Amino acid sequence: MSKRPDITLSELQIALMRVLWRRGETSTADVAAELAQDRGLKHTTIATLLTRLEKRGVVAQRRDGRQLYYRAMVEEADVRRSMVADLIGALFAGDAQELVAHLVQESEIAPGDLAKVKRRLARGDHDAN
Amino acid sequence: MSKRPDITLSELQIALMRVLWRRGETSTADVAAELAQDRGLKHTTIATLLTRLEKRGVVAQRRDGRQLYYRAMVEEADVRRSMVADLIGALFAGDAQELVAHLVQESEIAPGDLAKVKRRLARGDHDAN
DNA sequence: TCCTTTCTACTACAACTGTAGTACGACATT
DNA sequence: AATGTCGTACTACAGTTGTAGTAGAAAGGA
Repeated sequence: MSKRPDITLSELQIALMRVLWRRGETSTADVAAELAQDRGLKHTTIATLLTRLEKRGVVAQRRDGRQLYYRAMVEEADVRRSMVADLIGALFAGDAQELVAHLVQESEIAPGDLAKVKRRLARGDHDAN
Repeated sequence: MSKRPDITLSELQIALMRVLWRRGETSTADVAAELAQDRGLKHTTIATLLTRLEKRGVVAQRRDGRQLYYRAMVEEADVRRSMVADLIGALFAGDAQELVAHLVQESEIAPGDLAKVKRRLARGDHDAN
């Protein structure tokens, strides 16, 4: 029951995945449309990226006629988990509290927001406050 | 006055840097000794890595006789800043609070620890509590 | 049916990374 | 002085990533 896959993706790969996470199964063309828009990438580039992710098992493809549809095979939470863990391991001696301290010190987050996040989670409210 | 350089390093590169951050100027041999120990890397490998980092300007080298001494040209805080920012941008829609929420949800940190971190920082106490 | 558009498959290629071997010069040791 | 040792410089090579071109099949239009 191997849950918790260890996935590390590049920024661009994550951008691809975000489209799939948001829209579910999506055609190459539709993914390309969004990404080409934002980043000026050619659709062949997107196709290549998707093929590679498929080869890695990160996404799965389904063919319908001559078109390919992709869907994510890993959840966003899994990617977050492993990438955050890697970062904490590499840069914060494995101590998550250090990361939080860093966020506050670097003003990425206000001290008061810690309590806010805590309250929000306590309420089981997963949306932004 | 270009502060805040944007540095992204691989796990291994960070491991190299950690040695330099901890010890200050260090000879290739000494860096290699630590890393070869932990990771079974040959000293030529370490030398190559250091040369590359030097080429990138991340470290500087000083020669003494036939030996090279390296020292970090970026601070750990800078690397943390840019890498954490990249991660938040790529995976948490740029919202640091989301990252903290993630840490709590994934039990990387206990809700009560948020307050602890906060108090610690309020006291200006930068050591672990 | 013939031309055009649309997709996918395959190929390419440079940069960066992990990993190390080899060559060569300087030092130390007999 | 001869030799072994150490350290750096240079070369190598495979895997990943970003980026895209080209070829060829298929589908759609005229």
